[in-house]
Amino acid sequence: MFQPLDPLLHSELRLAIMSLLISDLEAEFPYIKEQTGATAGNLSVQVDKLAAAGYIEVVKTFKGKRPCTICRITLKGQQAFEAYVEALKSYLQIDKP
Amino acid sequence: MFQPLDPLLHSELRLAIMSLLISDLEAEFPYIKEQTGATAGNLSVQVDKLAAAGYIEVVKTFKGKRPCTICRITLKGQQAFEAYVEALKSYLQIDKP
DNA sequence: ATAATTTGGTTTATAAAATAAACTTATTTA
DNA sequence: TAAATAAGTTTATTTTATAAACCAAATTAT
Repeated sequence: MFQPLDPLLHSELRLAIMSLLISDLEAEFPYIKEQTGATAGNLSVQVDKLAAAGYIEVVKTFKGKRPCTICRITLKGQQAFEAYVEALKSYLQIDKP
Repeated sequence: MFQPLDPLLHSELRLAIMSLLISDLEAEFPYIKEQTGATAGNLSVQVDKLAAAGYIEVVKTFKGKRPCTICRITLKGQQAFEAYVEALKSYLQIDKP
């Protein structure tokens, strides 16, 4: 009847992060922060969780002299996102008469 | 960019309850329990929250000699559910090329 | 030159939520 | 009449989400 929802993705902020990365494949921390409206602290925590699950990878480099944290979605992350969307449809009755 | 998600509906079990009631308009407690696979305790708590928000109304009657709790979705609940689905679409890129 | 501010985060603490375990009351069935 | 089942509720525990506080380096202002 109802498919279980991946608790890692069923979170407003983590879902927003993944949604951005599904489109853009990678993004810098401050950009994600701006697009999601999250606080840096919350974003940092949720990025860590997604990275720990292997849904994204985090690369720390520099942009000139400043630190620059880049988040990139993994194949596993893309698959998890798509599975989550499919599971959600069992709740939403999207495209049904 | 991302529309905020009603925290009352962004919960696996509460969403499942609402999803059932969107289709059927009303349902008995044990039926919802069976369809969602929830424990009675959890279901009781989540039903209370939906009722407190005015998304559903709970009518306690009897079926023969046994108590019978009926949950029915309200107009407010239907509207909230639809708004939630619309908001979710901003995260899911459903029906986009 | 150095003090104040901004950038780019992380760590820690708190508040809220989800969930199940334990309990209650009445009703069947053995 | 004792045991089991039905139908929930209440309470307790564990997770989670979130923000506040913090840190280091770089930039800007005085």
